[in-house]
Amino acid sequence: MRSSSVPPIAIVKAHNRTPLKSSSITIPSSPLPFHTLSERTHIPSHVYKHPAAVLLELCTSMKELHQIIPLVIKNGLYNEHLFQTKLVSLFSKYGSINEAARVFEPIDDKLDALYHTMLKGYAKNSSLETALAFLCRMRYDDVKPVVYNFTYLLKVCGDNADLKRGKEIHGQLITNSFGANVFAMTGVVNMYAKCRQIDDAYKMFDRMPERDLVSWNTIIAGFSQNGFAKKALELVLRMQDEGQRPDSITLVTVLPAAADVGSLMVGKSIHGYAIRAGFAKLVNISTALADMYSKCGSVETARLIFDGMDQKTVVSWNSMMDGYVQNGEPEKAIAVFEKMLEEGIDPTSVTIMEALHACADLGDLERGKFVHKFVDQLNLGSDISVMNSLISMYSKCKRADIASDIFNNLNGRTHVSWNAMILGYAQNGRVSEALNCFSEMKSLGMKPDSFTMVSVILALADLSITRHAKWIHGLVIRSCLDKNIFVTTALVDMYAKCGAIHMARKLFDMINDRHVITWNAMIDGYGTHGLGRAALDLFDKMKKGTVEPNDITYLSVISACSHSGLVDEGLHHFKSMKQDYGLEPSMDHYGTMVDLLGRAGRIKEAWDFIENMPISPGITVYGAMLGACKIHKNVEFGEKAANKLFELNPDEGGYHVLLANIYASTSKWSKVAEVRKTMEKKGLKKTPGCSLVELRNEVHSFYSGSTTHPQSKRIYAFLEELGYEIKAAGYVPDTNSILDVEDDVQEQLLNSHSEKLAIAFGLLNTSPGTTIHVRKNLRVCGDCHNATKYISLVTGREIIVRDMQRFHHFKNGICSCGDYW
DNA sequence: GGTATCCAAA
Repeated sequence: MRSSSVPPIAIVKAHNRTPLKSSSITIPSSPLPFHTLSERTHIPSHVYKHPAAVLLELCTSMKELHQIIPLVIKNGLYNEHLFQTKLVSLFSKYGSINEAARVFEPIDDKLDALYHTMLKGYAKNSSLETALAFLCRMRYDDVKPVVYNFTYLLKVCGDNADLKRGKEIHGQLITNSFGANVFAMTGVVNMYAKCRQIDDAYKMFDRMPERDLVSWNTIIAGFSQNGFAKKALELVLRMQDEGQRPDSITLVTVLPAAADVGSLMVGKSIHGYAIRAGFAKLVNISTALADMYSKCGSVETARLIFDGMDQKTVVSWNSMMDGYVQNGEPEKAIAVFEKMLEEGIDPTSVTIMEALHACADLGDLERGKFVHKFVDQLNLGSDISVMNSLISMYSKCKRADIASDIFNNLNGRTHVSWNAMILGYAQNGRVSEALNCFSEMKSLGMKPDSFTMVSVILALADLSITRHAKWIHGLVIRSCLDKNIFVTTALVDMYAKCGAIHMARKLFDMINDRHVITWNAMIDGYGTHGLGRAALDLFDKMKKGTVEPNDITYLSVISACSHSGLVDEGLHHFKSMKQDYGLEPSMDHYGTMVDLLGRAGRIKEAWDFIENMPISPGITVYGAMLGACKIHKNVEFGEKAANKLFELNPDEGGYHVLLANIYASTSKWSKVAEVRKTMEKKGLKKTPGCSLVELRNEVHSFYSGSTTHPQSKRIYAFLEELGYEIKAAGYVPDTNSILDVEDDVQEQLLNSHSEKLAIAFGLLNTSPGTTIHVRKNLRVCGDCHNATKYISLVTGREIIVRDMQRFHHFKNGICSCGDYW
């Protein structure tokens, strides 16, 4: 909005509408309406001043109404038109349209007003169809419709998004020559807008012979709510050119549009106008302003406005919570929630959804459960949106089991419910459940949308099977979702994770307007495949284009450098992220930097880097350090890193195991024994190694040393046989990390590692020439890595192993990682 | 008896 187009403070004087109050308090009404009515219809004063009339005016419930009616009858007032109309109106108001009809029908000489009241009752309580039928009957009974018969019928159509009936009423309205009435036509415009027919809405607006402020507000709201924010903003300028001054409702309507385009400049000019026009202190305006600032990324300004508000509604609180959630500060959102409860504000469904969202982002299960209690307390169990939020909160807090319980007991599931559940399974590695949920959804005739596809693709990316990847890709195309940037980005990521990095790039090149996440996915794909140079080339290309890299881009770039040993490049880009793009490195960035230096053997440098960090180093940082010390057999820094990790995460046994391995690799056996004793004393266990391999739509999982698989005997026999073959080819078992036992036992233990079992199973059950895909939950062990190289050589098979860090493509005795991992 | 602010899944 051009600020010049907003006249200065004169607006207030020219403005003859009083600003809207946030909420009006209903004071028990006096018999005034009866009085005014009596003047028009000549009702004698003994009727409208009768105590029964006063009681009906004060009546607030069905129960009271039933107590008053005998009084009406006893006093012989039942046949008075005034009482008949009032009774019809009250019965409709309290939801009993049948009783209203029972009063209405027997009356002989029905006034027009009685028909209008009855029609309103049908519109409010019955179907639109019944109301329309009654409208027909009115014509039959020779009752002339008035304009408000149409306005509230149109409102009902809009609220129910019933376009069919809306059009019918539009037609009737024209027949009754209300086509030029500003009230009626505003109602028509609103109806089309609410039925998401914004083009028709605008056409009607455009044809109106006369437009008042409300008509302008209606069409602006229409564009704003249908996602045409720019158009809404344009119309605010145009209305001023045509002599209409935006009022507080215009501003409340258009502020979300400003938020949508995300332009602080536009938002600030509206803010300026609001101040000049004297609207800025209104509670709904300041709420909408704060919301706009949050959505434009300036949550601090939003908070300033929020704190400066004389009064707040629950919407103000909800909006502030949302601001923090959307700006990645969930703990502050929770703080607002707690403050709100302290101040005795009653939370609404939106409050609870925001709180759940914040808990989900924090991964805080305990707090999530605490918020869940409010759902029952506030009786929100039938609010589908709230239930969907619960599903995604539990999923993000790694409790897909609770999420699926809620989902399974949920009535009236929407697309969002299904999508949330599929995503929940996908995020928790429950691939087959995600796929089952997906096919169940389809079998119920629900069409997958872009959210569904992204969720399914994420699940399949986890599975990493090219055949599945191609299947979903085909489905995406057939569902016409192949132009959606989130879907195509997910496909790029999935192909990369399946090891089909060339296919990923082909798809990437075909995308016209790439989003920053698209670039990130491709760069990360190259990185995890050890194609550091390709990742850097693509990053250069990105920087030359219009899409700006973000913090995630840099994480992928540095990690790509780390996987390929490009230390200097990594150091350079780390510096550049803050210098050139003003991006503050996060803990993950520091962790990746330590990994980069440490993996390359620059252990001392990595430690110095940690000591010079501006923030307190976390688990990821020391974890990377310990991993590097394991690779380079560095006891001194390994111990330092491990001790920090024992403090930071005392429940994780894996760090003790890593430290023990470092001791073992330098033959410090007494130290190894010490660590083992500590672990026993603390009851710590190592996360068991687990490898997965898919065969004919079934995922087979193997734990180290397990003998529970039906083919177990065959697998171990095959591994023994394979052992001779690869030894003949030059393989030497690396028994460094297996302790305290005889050589042949050591070899046996090595042979029972989960990845070897999975590979053997794959070889036994697939035809020659096919590629075997294995996924492992931990990092591949050194001996398995070496053995797999030889296995790929002697069997002539390509084996792709994806561990928790990256991909290893084994082919002809060589691994794609170049043994740098 | 016509217009309005906060919200569920990537």
